[in-house]
Amino acid sequence: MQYWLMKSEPSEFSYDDLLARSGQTEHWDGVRNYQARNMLRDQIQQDDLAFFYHSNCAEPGIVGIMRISRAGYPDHTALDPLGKHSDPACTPANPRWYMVDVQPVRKLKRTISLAELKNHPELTGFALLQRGSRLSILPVLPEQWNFILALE
DNA sequence: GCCAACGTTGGC
DNA sequence: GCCAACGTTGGC
Repeated sequence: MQYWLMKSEPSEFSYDDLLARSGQTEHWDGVRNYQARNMLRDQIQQDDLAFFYHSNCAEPGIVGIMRISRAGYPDHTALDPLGKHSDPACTPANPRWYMVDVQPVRKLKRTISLAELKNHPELTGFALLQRGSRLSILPVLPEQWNFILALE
């Protein structure tokens, strides 16, 4: 069992949007960064858990938990020439980009904000807090996962 | 391979 | 909107 943090701008896709579609298959698609792609393709396993993080908004922070319901497979949105995640270099034989499926587990009782996370020395090694970190998918160590949940 | 120009992310 | 910190592109 591994833990992850996955970012989304709530104006694009929020945790409530995920809840509204619970019961349906939700693709975590559109990731177009090679480091994040490698995690989606090679590391993230079915039944891993992930924090849902709201980025680029009034109060950036962790808002919920999701479960990976399907491990990495080709992101077909790259093949749609009219979609905003289109990549002309992709073919079915050479997918280049990958996605996973996710389903909501639960919303946190409150948002655990980025500002709050920064206050805890226990989290100085947390990938989210590293200088210049912009990855939209980050690993979370078990002790970091448990520490953050204990803040709730 | 170098590197300048450009694009993106995301906090503030 | 600003801007730091990356990542990508493409000429050479």
